[in-house]
Amino acid sequence: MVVWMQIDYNILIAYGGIAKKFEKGEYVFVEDSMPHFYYQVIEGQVKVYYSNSDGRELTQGIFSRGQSFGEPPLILNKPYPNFAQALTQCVLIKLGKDNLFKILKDFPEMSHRLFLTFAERMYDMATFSAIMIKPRPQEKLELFLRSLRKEIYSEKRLLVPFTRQQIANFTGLRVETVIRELKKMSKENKVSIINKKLYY
Amino acid sequence: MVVWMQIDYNILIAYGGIAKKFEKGEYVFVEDSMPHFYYQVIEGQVKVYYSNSDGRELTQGIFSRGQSFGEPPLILNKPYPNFAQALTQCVLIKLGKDNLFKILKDFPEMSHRLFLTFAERMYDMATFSAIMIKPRPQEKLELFLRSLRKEIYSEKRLLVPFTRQQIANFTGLRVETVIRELKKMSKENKVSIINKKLYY
DNA sequence: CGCTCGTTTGAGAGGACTCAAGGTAGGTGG
DNA sequence: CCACCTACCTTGAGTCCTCTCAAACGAGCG
Repeated sequence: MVVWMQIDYNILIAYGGIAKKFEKGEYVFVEDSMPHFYYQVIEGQVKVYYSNSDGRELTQGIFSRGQSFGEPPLILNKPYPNFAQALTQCVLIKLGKDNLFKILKDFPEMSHRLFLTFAERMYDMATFSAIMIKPRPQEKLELFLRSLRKEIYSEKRLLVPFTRQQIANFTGLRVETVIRELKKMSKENKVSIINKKLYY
Repeated sequence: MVVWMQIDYNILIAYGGIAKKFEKGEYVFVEDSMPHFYYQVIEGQVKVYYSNSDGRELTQGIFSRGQSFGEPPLILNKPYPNFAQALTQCVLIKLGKDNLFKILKDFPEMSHRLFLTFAERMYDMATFSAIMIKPRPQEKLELFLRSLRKEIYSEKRLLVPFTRQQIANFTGLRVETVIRELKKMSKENKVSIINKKLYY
């Protein structure tokens, strides 16, 4: 299996990238801090999310092996609008901003790749915005579930690999609301709940 | 005054770009349709927004002279997740996808410019996500207002150039809620309302 | 003046959230 | 093998607060 990498590992190292280990729960960056590095995941998972004082959070994305995150603030030299936290023990490559720009200049194909990644990320964010505008929880959940299988054309209902709490964090709802609405949707046969596992 | 252009007018024309007029209210593209063109504003304003069945809408952005919009779906060849509508009478340049890619290949500086634009757009979208997660209207409004003056460091309160309805559309609230909350904030001296005009 | 568009106010209802508590499953250790 | 712990799921009752609906006001304009 070929592992897709945002920027080739060897290039990152050659240009001064350094691997750093993060413990589970450790923050890679926090809201309002200034960016200094480009981050790319070698191992583990990183969650990027917004949070508010109520302890509620909104997950922007979960990034794994090969993916990079937090580039826009770095490029624009603006403070991070969100948090990045290690979901599991992680190994990340850290690379200084100047070196990143050197790579993008020396390797047009990397530049192009990042460009496409940005387009995809924007498309995903747009889908999320569409979720947020829905006033009814059920509509939010339907849109979220549908967005999960964007690439998958299958007749069968597939297991949704998230806990109720994670779904709540993706949709901006509360856990209890997610549970109650999913139960309703199950009765209407819009989803299946078998042994507490959710299928859509 | 130098007008900033995403891609130089002359290049667009040379590569087959065509100017097209849109009447006020006319749609440039609609949700779920497939993209065929790159659009750049020559004159007028275009609003990009999501909408739901309730007639509520969420404004993603308002684009004017020199700005382009709707690129991610075009690049990814995916259906538009939102609507683009002429707010005023407009003139736009339409350019086929292949020709856009030719330009980006032939003019690395245009490519780089679009790259930076993407970074900015993503940053703005991230700020919006942060707005959406706030459960209280007042927090949403504060974040929105703060985001308006991101570049402007001024002591004085500045006129907010949006109607209550537009603010509602940006924050996902209803007009009445916006009005009531702004009134509260005015009492708390967080904003000024002078002669119905809003200052922040 | 009469139209349109934006703003404002009030009353009422719905529904998601809050809070509290209990259930279930999987993993760990004695 | 059982007791315990932790994480996740579930349920119920009650409150709060935004939304809904309806109506009216003000400004600008032909």
